[in-house]
Amino acid sequence: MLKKLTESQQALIIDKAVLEFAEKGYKGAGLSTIAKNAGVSVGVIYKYYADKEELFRACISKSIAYLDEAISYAGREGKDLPEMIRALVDQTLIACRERPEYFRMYHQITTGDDAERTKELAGIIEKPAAKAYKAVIKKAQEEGLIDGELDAGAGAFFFDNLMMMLHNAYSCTYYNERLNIYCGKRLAAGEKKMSDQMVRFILNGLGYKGKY
Amino acid sequence: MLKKLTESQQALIIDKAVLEFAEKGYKGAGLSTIAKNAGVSVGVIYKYYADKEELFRACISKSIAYLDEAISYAGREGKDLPEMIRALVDQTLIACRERPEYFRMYHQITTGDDAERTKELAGIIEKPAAKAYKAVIKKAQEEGLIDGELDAGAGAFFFDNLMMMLHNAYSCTYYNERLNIYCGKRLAAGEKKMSDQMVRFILNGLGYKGKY
Amino acid sequence: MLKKLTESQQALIIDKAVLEFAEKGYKGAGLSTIAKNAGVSVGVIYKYYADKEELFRACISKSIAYLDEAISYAGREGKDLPEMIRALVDQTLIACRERPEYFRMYHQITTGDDAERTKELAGIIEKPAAKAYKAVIKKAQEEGLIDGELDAGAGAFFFDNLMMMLHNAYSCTYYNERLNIYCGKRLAAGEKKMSDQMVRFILNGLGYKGKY
Amino acid sequence: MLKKLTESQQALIIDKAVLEFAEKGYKGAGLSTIAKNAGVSVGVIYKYYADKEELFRACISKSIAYLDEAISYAGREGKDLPEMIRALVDQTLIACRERPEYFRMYHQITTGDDAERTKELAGIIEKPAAKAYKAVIKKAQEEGLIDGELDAGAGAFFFDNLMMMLHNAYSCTYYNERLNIYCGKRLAAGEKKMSDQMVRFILNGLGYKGKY
DNA sequence: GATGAATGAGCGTTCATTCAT
DNA sequence: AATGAATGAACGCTCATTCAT
Repeated sequence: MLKKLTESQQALIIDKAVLEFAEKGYKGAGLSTIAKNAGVSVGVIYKYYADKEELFRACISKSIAYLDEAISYAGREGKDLPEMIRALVDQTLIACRERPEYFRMYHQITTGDDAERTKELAGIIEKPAAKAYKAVIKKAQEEGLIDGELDAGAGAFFFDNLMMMLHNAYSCTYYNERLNIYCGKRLAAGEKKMSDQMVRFILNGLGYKGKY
Repeated sequence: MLKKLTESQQALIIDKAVLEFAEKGYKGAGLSTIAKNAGVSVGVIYKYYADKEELFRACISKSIAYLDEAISYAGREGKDLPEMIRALVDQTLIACRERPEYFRMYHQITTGDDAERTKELAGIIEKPAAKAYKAVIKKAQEEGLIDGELDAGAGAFFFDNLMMMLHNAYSCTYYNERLNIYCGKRLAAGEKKMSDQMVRFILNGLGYKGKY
Repeated sequence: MLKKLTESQQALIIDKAVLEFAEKGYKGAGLSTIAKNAGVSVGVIYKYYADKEELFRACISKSIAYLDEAISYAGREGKDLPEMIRALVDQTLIACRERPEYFRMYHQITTGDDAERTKELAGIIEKPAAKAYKAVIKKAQEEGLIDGELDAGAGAFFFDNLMMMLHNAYSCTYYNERLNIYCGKRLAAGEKKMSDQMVRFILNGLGYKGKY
Repeated sequence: MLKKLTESQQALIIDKAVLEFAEKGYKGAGLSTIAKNAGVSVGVIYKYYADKEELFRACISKSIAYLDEAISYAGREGKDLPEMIRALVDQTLIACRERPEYFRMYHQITTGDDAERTKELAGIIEKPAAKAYKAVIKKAQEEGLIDGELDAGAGAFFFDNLMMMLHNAYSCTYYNERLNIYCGKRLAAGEKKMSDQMVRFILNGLGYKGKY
């Protein structure tokens, strides 16, 4: 087939690349495997991406864009703190079910074959959420809704730590097994129940004084 | 030199292998680098380990053993809940400073691409702590010290999630950069302050009602 | 654009191909570079030439035609031996300055890895000049103008050898550098001086007894 | 076979590499062909040479060393000018018969895929002979043996040009065919006769006044 | 009849694994 | 029983060639 790649074929390359990188990491992923799975030749990948690195970056961008969008629902409109946290937790669980590979991809980045790239990516990926979460916490502190002695950065950090572990638990093999071990298959599978527990723990952790 | 490898030479192979795997990941690690750093020949590694995979697993075992031991101090003796948590946090930070490579190895496991193996490892690694933490939480709930509506498994899970993210933050490139982004270099470096914040958040999260 | 390639477009393909082959050699030359420089598509080149090899041969033919024409001026009319040699040397230098790529192409032929083809080309290219030069030398010998003991063929050969090395020196990287090494940049750049020296050496070599 | 390569196997790699580079040029030569012809694995070549470039350089060094040695006989002892030239011509012809591939290799260099490398190599290869020949000519001029108006550099250049063309004629397909065309198979094959003619032309060219 | 993106064999290079010593 | 050089499959990448438009 020598027709120009359709949009969907191009998208398929990224999709298959995400799966491959998510499963095997940057070094472990093979360009020829990606090409084969996407049903295209190796060569054509190089028409769209200068090299493996650039394809990897495109996969990251795609993943992050998806993740951002999935979660951005949660921050919208005039929600109070418990509503916002609940929304974030729920959206995360939905996104995990829809596209676990994007979260697995994200987890691969954190394994970081290459220190410089890893740091750079950390900056790109983490800064927006860090800023947003810190602002929310600061505001809540000013309003006297939560523990005033908590460092806003640390609070945001702990909160996001729990969110990361949540999506890991619902997208990565190891973390999912770990979830089962800790919570039993029943609780682990019952996402509603899990999100209740999670929201409760977080609000308590932040020292939230209101009702929810 | 044709004498059998001494115990310490064998241990050195694992030590250097852990460093290499921790730094470069499974794929990136080079057998010849490990051999050179351990001062042995490449060939002899294959006398002790069938292949790279098996050496990697031995490194994981070593890492887990170290981690278990490092943290087991904390659970001992008659400590109350805040003391125990504080001890765990502090031990973790000490171990991270001493041997970040073991924590990095741990993180590598979570990337595993062989699902069965990964699950098996998760069982081996996570069950003891899961059991211990659940027991502690249940007891504390029975004594009315913490939130009774929290599922003990979920509580233990959230607690350990935070612990994992803590040691990741002090041992892995990505997570350390992330820590800096969230908390700024000052708080990130001041481990005492960080452990205070962490203990506070956890106790609040568990709904601890006492003083600490 | 779906109109048949104009003559000038076809000529441009060869022109650009000669430049590319001359600069990068057969293997190093890129069809897509040639196509781009000629302002045509890659595909159309395959309408006119079966493959890279055939395009290369067309470039050789073009180059040889140019060289023949460039140098044929020199042999014309009633010149005496020194005048003819001087004319050949000067024409060669002029042609080198105008179109070094054709001389570089010529040099590429001499590298040919297909022995039969190479011999065939040698026949086509060398015979006319060989015949002409031999005739001139024989005539000069009969007239007693030059060394009678010189084999006419060998004399023509040495003369043409010097001519080939001259145009190599003014068209090919290696030979030009070599010229600089031997003669210094001053003499190498002063083509007039060089042609004087060259004519002198050749006439002496042939045992020319007259004035010039 | 996993024994260390013997000296002769190592030499064979270079030998086969010279043949491959001589036949196909730098770009056209294939590492796997060289390995196969030398009866070794591809990998082992990289134990001895960092990359293709380094192997190529080694081939050049080997070729030049051979050529230098072959020709250095000629310069030795107290020979007068005709003797020295005769010796150079004869040695060249002998070397061409023994090892045409080294001369073919040399010719490949002059084709120069890569301008920078080509210039560098020109310097390395040509400078020694250029210096030596210039010195000989200058001395002969001071002694009044040859044409005083000849630029020493140009004289050395013309002389070496004829030498290069001579070895090309006896080692490269194209030039050999050309030799046949100019001189006929009889003269071309009768090396003795050819060297007589060559010496005669050179001495005449230099304006040598003595007997020979 | 021209286009230019897709193809895929083949390149240089690496490194886990083997085995003669 | 350890050594360390040799092996060769597999990688990322290129580019002459093809063919749907």
